[in-house]
Amino acid sequence: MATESATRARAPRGQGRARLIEAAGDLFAEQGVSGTSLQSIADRLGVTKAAVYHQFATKDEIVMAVAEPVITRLAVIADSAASMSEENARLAVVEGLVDLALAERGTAAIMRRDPTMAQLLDSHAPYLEQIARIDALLLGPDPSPEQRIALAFAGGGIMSIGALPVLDGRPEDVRAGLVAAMTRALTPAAV
Amino acid sequence: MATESATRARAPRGQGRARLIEAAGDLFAEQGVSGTSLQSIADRLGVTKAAVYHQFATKDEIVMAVAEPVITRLAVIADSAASMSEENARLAVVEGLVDLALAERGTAAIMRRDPTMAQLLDSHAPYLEQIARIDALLLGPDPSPEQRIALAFAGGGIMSIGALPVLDGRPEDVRAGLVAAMTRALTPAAV
DNA sequence: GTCTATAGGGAGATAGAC
DNA sequence: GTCTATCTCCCTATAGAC
Repeated sequence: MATESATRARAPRGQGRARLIEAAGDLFAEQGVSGTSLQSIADRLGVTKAAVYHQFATKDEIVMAVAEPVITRLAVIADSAASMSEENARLAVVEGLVDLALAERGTAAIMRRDPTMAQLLDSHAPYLEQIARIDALLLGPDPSPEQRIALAFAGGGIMSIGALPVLDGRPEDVRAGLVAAMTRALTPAAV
Repeated sequence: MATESATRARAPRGQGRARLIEAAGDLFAEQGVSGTSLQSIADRLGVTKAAVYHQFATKDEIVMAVAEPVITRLAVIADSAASMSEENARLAVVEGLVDLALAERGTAAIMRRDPTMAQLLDSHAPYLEQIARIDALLLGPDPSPEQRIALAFAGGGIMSIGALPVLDGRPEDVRAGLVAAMTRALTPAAV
């Protein structure tokens, strides 16, 4: 990745890898990680398994590569909200998560849904770290048990919507509806 | 199941089957359906694969047997709410779903989460029917787009909580917190 | 109702040519 | 960077004895 010979490459650097990650993510979303073979990923790309193994040493590496962009977006959300007031931060995080769930529909959903993916992420410090930051921003200081319960509920809800066929309606309406629903869920009557 | 010979059975009728369903459900929740082999189910029961095949002809049959109790509970929820006023019905359904999600933690979660399970249920009329009834009860007549979006969000949230480690706190507090959070999520500001 | 044994296929992964 | 070929293992499922 550092030095590349000056020969023109038919497939520009990293493009094959990016295509592979995209195809794998789609298949993971459709069939789950365990239900997706390297052969089926290769088939979708029109290459052989060996070509896949040229880019990734193991299947787990592919799984983590699929998850990585989402983890990065989580970090961006937390970063940009870190300097806000508590109230503004919460709204910004909710909006960020909704946008993330809508943009990375499939991937965001399987990260919370797929057992294999979840098991890998459970021992992946960068992911746990960002989740902890997001949770802290949504809960604020000294959260009540009710707030923690509401967060568990809302977190599952937002990350699951990508698994649904498609929400009808104008995108901006869907976004606004989700932001409103999640905000309501996270706001106990008595604060 | 109809006529059984009068000989006393060491393992009462259906007990082996019930144990198998329970073990399978636990493993499905931990590793996903695709990630769970019949061998691992047999191992957990301390028997061989062939013994498993004596009770179920295919793996899909086991998957459906695991899902069946949840579908039955969905039907019970919808039945008991059918004769209520619109307002009472909605609360009853929310409470029923929360109780279901808490009681059948693992199973309820994988029915919405696991890709293999979801694919099987997608062509299983009894499941689709009960989901449609539940949705109709929660939405009421002439639902707005906002309400539909909120339902998609809330449905994913409630069915996902079983996948979390465990919600701390007294069970009745957890239940009340979830009922409240889901009710808030489902109740648009402007109705 | 449980066992041993095995068929038949697909999985992840590796070696080495081009 | 892609290929063919192959290894080893595990999968679902079946056959038939006890």
